[in-house]
Amino acid sequence: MRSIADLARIAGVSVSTVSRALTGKGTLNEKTRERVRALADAHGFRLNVAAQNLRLGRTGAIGVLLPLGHERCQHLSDPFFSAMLGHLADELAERGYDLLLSRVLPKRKDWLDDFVRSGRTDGIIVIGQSDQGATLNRTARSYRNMVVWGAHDPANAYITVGSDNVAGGQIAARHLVARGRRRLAYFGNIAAPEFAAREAGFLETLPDDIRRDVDIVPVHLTPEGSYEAAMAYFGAGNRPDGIFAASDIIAMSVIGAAAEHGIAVPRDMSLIGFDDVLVARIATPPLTTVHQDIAGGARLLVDLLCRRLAGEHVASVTLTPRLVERESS
Amino acid sequence: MRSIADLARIAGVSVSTVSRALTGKGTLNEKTRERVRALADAHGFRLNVAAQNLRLGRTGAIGVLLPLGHERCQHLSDPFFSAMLGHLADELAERGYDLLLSRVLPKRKDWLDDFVRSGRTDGIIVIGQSDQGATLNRTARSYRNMVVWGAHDPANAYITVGSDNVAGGQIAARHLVARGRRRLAYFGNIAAPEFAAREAGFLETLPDDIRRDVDIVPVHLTPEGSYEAAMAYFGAGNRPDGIFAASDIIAMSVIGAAAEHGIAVPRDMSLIGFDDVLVARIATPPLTTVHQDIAGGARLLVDLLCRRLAGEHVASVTLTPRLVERESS
DNA sequence: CTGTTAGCGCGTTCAC
DNA sequence: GTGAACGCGCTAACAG
Repeated sequence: MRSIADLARIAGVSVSTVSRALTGKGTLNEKTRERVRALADAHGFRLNVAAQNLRLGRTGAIGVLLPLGHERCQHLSDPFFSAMLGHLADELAERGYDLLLSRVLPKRKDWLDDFVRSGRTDGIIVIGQSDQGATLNRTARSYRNMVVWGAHDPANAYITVGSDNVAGGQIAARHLVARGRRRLAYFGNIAAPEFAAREAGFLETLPDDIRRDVDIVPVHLTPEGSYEAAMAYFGAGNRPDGIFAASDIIAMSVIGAAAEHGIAVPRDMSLIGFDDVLVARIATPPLTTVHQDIAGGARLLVDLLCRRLAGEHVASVTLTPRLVERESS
Repeated sequence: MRSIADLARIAGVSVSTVSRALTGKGTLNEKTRERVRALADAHGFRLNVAAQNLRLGRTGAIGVLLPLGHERCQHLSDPFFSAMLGHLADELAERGYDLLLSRVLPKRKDWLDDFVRSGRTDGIIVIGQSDQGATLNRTARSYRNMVVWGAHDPANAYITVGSDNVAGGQIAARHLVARGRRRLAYFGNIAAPEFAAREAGFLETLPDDIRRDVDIVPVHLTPEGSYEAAMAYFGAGNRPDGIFAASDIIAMSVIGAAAEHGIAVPRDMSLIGFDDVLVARIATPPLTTVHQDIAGGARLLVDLLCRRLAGEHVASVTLTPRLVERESS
């Protein structure tokens, strides 16, 4: 009982009748439809989705790609990515799409074209531009069914959904200054445009005298990497009274490293993170952070992609981040 | 330039020659092979994977299913799941498989059979048995290509890879007792067999006089849920001097709630978690925890599944957890 | 070494 | 209302 033909034989009808009965399409006598369906149930038969899709010229799947351009390790265990992935899975499932997950190490310049042309999915969602803007643009010129999570840039040929990272950086700057902090530091990765924007917004908002002395500390985005960077930073005798960490994970690492050096948060030092992932709430102390609407972003990504698939013309969307005050500042 | 036939026409050869040139299979003149390949490159042509797979009687994808039986919210943002998923993505990619991600709310009894019979994947990996043991067994009786992450039970018809949770619970009990703690509590969910086993191992190892007074605190596995449970527990005046939390996320919530009640970890109370996810290392204080080998587990899951696909007979594997001492105990 | 042909499992026009 | 035939894009015999 592998194919529609087997069931047709058993039911004593033609394959097209079985097809009509099981898909519900076309016109068919209600009784034969019921009979065929009952027979299918009894034999545990279901239409083969792959063949169905081949015939319909679609795949029924959307690819979710995580380019690991600037960071090689463990991207997926980053709470931001996994939260985004969870919401994408829900949204896509709701629209009847499968989610094809692919972590890609962009060693080959053509990784995106390769993926697209292999025809495995009807469309793709790229989470994070990483340092792959050029590749994304190249593909976008000949391929429409793509949406990217990340900062909007009018020069890009592709559609994005993402937070206003510059505004996020501004929020962080205003908050630390309002707390009376003056010796500040920024912990972040600068290879990715999102992080560069957070830094830019942060710096441009600070008063000149404060900005002049800001420490810029480049870190890896992994817990280990950021912890080590923070340990080295404090170990060198640096004692800022306010830190803007470009992600909540970095912020948590900073708390840990600070504690090792006898620096109490928020008493000696105010700390503000970015993302507002779930663990930010259960950190000790709970993190003040710049909130990104991950669920809303996921919904928008899927929505925009589906509308592109339907031939609509859609534009990029920028989400406004907001301050969430907890106890680390 | 959609199909192999178009390219064949341009190259002035037959479709099978193009197929042989591009797949590398079969025997072909080196020069024509090169010529066809160059032409394909020039036109940006790639074989359609879906059609290829249909012809080969495979899909080239493995389904990774997350049954959300006992917990509805945000399973994927649980660091354990996302770490597992990341490793599975790597392992499957290495073997040339796509990863089809599916979160499923098992409202229908037949969700697993439905998925299997839709023929979307060549095999499936189920992460966590949740409370779906009966469904898994039913499917396993007629479907071989399935491997499950979770506790082994000889009564099951399906193959599992999972940690020895009883042993993990024993480790936690011995550790807290060795620290001189006597008023103990267990925070965990008991609907899933994994958690029930951790509790059982924990209780059975404690001396009688300690076990008699252990508090069993049922919690949800989300950060919010576990935080609230811990707040209520401490708010009711409970003051244990040692806690075994069934996951690191629960443990972190406990630290936060304890701090709110003036309880310092580890001074007033020793705390031990479970999983050893990355955030355990950057928690404040860093968590003592029972380590599960997630990367090794993922590798085994994929390995066992591939061997089943190849027709081999393979058996379940149980991984031995181990204590990782940090500063929360 | 290369071309012809017959499907993989299904949907959909056409007849009847 | 139902069946026969064709094709989605590809691979694998079988010929030549």
